[in-house]
Amino acid sequence: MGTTLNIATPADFDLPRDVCSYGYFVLAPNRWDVQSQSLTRPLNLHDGPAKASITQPAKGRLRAGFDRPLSRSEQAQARAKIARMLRLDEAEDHTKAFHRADPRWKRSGRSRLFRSPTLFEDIVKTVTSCNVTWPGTVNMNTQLVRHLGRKGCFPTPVRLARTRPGTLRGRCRVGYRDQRLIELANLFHTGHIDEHWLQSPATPDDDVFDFLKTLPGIGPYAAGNILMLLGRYSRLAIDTETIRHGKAVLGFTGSDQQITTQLNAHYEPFGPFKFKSYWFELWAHYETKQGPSHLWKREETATAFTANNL
DNA sequence: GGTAGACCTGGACGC
DNA sequence: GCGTCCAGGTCTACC
Repeated sequence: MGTTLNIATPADFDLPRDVCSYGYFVLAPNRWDVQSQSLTRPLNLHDGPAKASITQPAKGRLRAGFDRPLSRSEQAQARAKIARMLRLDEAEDHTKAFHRADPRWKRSGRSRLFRSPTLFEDIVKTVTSCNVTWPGTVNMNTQLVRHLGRKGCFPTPVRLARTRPGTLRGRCRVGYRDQRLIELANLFHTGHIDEHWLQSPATPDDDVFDFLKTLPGIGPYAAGNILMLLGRYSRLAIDTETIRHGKAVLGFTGSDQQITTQLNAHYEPFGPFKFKSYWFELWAHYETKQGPSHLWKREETATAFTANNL
C-alpha cells in the first residue's frame, strides 16, 4: 500500500490547465492521461524512485498517490518536487499581477507554466530542444529515461556525468550534444551550479542570463528559456518558432533581426511578464488549431506540435 | 562585434 | 531502399 499525500494549492490552481501549459508536459518521464486528467511520473526520492499519480479532486487541493510507502523526509521531498513542477509557489497575487499587466488571460486564468521537479532536468530538456525539431526532443528524452533513468525516472546528474559520450549519441540519439550534456551533469553533481543564487530574488535577471550563457550548450535562446523555468519572465526566448509567430500571427515583416526587434517592442509593455504574454499567445494559437491542450492525445498532436506542423 | 560554417538527427521527397 | 535536402540553436574561427 503506497502513500497518498494531500497537497493544498493556491485557490486559482487548475491541474489540467496548469500542467498542459508548456511543452515539457509531454516529455518523458511525464505522462498526462487525457481520460483521467491526471499527471503521472516517477520521482527520484531519498530511498529510491517512487511513481506519483497526481489528480485534483477539488479546488484548492491535489491528491498525489505513490506506488510505495514514503518516509517522512521523502514526503517532504515529494511535496517540494511537485510544488516546483506545478509552480505552487506562484500564489494568487502573482497571478493577479500578471492579469493586471495582460488582462487577455484573466478569463482563462492562465498564468503558470509547467516545469520539471529539478532545475537539472529543466536544463537538460532545454538543451535537447535546441537545434532539433520537436519529435527529436521527444525522442531524446524518451531514450534518456529508457537507458539512463532508474525505474523510469529522469537521469540524475551523477548518472549522466558517468555516461560515455558514445552511449548518449548511439542510444539516446542526442548527437553532438553528448559532451555538452556530460559537462552540464558534471557541473551539477560537483556543486558548481549555485541554485540558491540563480533563484534568489536578489539576483538580477541579467546576471542569471549572463551566467547561463557560460554553460555548455546554452546560448541566448536556451538562457532565455531557462530564465522562464526559474520563474523569471522579463525576457523572451526567441527561436524560429517566435519568428514564425511574429510573422504569421502578429503580421511583422522584414529580416529575422528586424522581426526580433519588433517582437521585443511588442512585448515590452508586459514588463516583468513578457515571457508569459508571449507564451500564452503562442499556446492559444496552438489551441485554436488543435483544441484544448489538456485533451491533446500525446501520440497524435503533442509530439508533433509546432506552428509549422499545425 | 558580426558572421560563415560545422555540428547531428530524423523526416520528407525523388528516383 | 537509397541518396539528397532541410530544419533547428550553439560554438568556433575568422575578419
